[in-house]
Amino acid sequence: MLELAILGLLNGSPMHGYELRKQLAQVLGGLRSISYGSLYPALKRLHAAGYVTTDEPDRRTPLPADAPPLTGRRGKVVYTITAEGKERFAELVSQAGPEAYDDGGLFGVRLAFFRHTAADVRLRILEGRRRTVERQREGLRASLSRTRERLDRYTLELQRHGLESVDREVRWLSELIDSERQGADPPASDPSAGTSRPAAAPRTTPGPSTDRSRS
Amino acid sequence: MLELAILGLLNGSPMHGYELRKQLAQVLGGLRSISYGSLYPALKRLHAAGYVTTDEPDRRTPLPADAPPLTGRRGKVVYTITAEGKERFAELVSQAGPEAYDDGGLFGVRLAFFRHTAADVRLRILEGRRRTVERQREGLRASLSRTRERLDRYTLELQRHGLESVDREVRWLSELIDSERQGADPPASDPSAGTSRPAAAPRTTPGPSTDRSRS
DNA sequence: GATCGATGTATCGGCACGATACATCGACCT
DNA sequence: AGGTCGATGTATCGTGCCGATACATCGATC
Repeated sequence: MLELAILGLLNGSPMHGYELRKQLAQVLGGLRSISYGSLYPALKRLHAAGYVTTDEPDRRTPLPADAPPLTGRRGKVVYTITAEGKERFAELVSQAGPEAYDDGGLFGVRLAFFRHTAADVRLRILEGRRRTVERQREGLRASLSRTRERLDRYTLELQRHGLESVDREVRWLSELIDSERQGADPPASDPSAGTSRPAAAPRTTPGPSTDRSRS
Repeated sequence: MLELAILGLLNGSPMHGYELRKQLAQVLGGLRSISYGSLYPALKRLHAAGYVTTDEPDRRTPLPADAPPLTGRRGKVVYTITAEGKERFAELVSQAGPEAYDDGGLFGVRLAFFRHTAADVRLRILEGRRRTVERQREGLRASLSRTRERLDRYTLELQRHGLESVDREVRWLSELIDSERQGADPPASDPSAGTSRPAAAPRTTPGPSTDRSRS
């Protein structure tokens, strides 16, 4: 999930981790902040996969048993997306499978980068998300009416509040879908989001299986 | 977090894991289901800590290299809470620290077992939760008005919806707090929720600070 | 000139998750 | 009689995220 978010942000401009973390918090809706314990491993994976590069050419001073306080410089590390990374991002952003909307967290990230997603894919994702949440709602409704008498007030309140939340989410999604169906000009929206056309690669001949990256 | 939920359920009656999982899904609000990958390790920890016991007296047939398909019986395992477990549960359920409301998941579980929690502790937890969510709301508000112009429609919608959600949660909590402050007899409510004195009074003996509770 | 808070990179242990394997049982179909 | 299918049931594995923490630099304030 972070993979998409990080690539999306770096696709905008290079950054170091600290900045990335702040922007990430914005993207994820403001409340769910990302921790360094997720961010740096994720960057490491992306780097290993060849999707990002760093400056600071491996200035990793090992010395684990020699100089006690480790006075080796630890400069800023700027992460930059590669061509493969941009490719990967475009690929991720154009997928509409269940994983795109079954997980709420991932869905939020997808929504945050909707301007890079084709209009028909946007619609499919929104509708898929609505279906998922509707199913949750029905399950919740059933459970609530089934156990209405047997549970204490607090559990009931919790479920009632949860039900109202999913209900609100369904309505919210419906509004988004409606305004998506009307032209509803999503403001500006860069043209890199070609509609369902495989786009025949505007540039960067995809190079099907060039796994040359593996060292 | 699971620790409390499991102890709480087993405090009701012994169960095996499968049943536990189903009940857990109810307790957690209906939408967040718990997976076996969390449940069984959690039960293992609780067993190691002496909070639960199992029947099936270590019928663990090792044979990892002998009989290929492992035909050893794998019977049902019933988990039962111990005296120490009940003690632990009572302790967990009477704490009102920040960890009780800063994490939304844990708060939900706490709420689900509120009938085992003393009235004054209930109030403290609800108010703490409200403070936490209010802070989130303010942060979100600030971020929204700060970036209103610079972000695309989807991100904005996401943040707006998030803001409305936390706003609704604040109002919901306020209602709970109000009805808690009025007598608002939480239905029946078993007497095991004595502040530290077992069942001093039928209702609302606020029992001033007297921090007798610490062991 | 020292401390303090923001900025900044990075790891560690722990917990929860999804996927999966293994196993039994009743029901319904053939 | 056999078959398979779905619910029940216990359990592990690899992965990913998190909180806490360590280490490090820099600017401002005192």
